[in-house]
Amino acid sequence: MQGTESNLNQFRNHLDQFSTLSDLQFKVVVDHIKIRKLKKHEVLLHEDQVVDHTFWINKGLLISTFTQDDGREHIIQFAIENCWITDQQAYYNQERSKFRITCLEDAEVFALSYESRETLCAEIGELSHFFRRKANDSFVKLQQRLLTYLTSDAQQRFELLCEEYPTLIQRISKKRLAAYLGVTRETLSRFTRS
Amino acid sequence: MQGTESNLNQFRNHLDQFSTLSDLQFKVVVDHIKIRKLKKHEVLLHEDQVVDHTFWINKGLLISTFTQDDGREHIIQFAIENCWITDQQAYYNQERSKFRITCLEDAEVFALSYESRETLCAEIGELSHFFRRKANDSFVKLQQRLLTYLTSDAQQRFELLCEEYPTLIQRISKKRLAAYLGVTRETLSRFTRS
DNA sequence: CATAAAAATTGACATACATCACTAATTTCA
DNA sequence: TGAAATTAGTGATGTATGTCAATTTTTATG
Repeated sequence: MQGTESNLNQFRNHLDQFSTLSDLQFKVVVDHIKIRKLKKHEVLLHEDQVVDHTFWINKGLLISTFTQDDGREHIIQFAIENCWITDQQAYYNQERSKFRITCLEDAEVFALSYESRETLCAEIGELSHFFRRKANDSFVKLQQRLLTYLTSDAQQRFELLCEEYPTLIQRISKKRLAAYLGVTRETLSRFTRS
Repeated sequence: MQGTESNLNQFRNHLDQFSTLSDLQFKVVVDHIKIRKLKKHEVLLHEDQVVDHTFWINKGLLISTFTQDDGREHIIQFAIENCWITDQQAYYNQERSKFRITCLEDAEVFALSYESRETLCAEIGELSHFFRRKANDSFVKLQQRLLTYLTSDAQQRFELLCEEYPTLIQRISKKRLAAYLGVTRETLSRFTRS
């Protein structure tokens, strides 16, 4: 990691959430990290771009989006501090991205390349364990999200989102909440009236 | 693993798909496996049951389902030969299951306890790697499924499912395909008419 | 094989949500 | 600060899909 004023405590706490890394191990990880600073509206990852990094968010708010042929845009993920974001499919298979990652607030992210991650996981069992747990947790959360599509109508999905992420939704326009929930902004607007 | 006539080649091939295990490593894994044979309609996992195993399917077809308060049943996953199935959330957090896992065809499954899995992953780096990759792949597939809800109407979702799993859908009733796709059987029936 | 049970089909009608068109409010940034 | 761009709200109307009810077809089982 290049010289920076970034406080790494947060990152270390994050990595230690399932099992603890030694000081040395953490240092080895940090040496593979590249820092990127981004301005609001900046695009971190374009569609059709080769995805060789995953990004941990130290500060800021980003979204990954998928744009349909007809121009409709869907939000795959909101990502704030302590979240990871990338196009997983493209990252793991070294393919081109189907998603775009855009910065909604000025941000600082830690970039970890695919190669670095594989090297580190092979060297550091605890890190492999971390990413294994992390992947499982992400899966479970996504499954929960899918389940709300199967069980709940748009208004209920909106209310559940408000309950689960009360602070997040205040940082995000209703237009984008709609794009995440899978409804039009008009429909969402009619919910919030009442 | 208790004495059995099961052919383990298939299981070994499965585990070797991302990186190869040695004969010894594979033996260690197999020693943690318990075999279960199930009849059609048999329930492998009930709702509210503590989930201490994940199951690899050697033979057969199972589904995991979530039942809403009003009785509507949604299919979370179809699982055939070479798939793993469990209630991930409950398994990883040692909680009670929200899903039910039911056998749709006579089956033979390999049960791996949570404890065994963690022990094995700690001992065998290649296995940790396997489950990490596996979790990532599952995540990507689930994300793709979610995306079809955001981008496609019910008929398109049905057609995509037919394209992707042409053989699977022949083993499954339309009622259940509907419960997977998030439509009523009546609506699905109207698609297949034409 | 016969009977019961489950699954599939079909029609009539209800409803949640989308679309389109317009106006109002808010934010951006020159 | 003020004009332009973006976001939000609202009504009228269309459409995909759900609901209910009845019938037919297929599958399961003694």
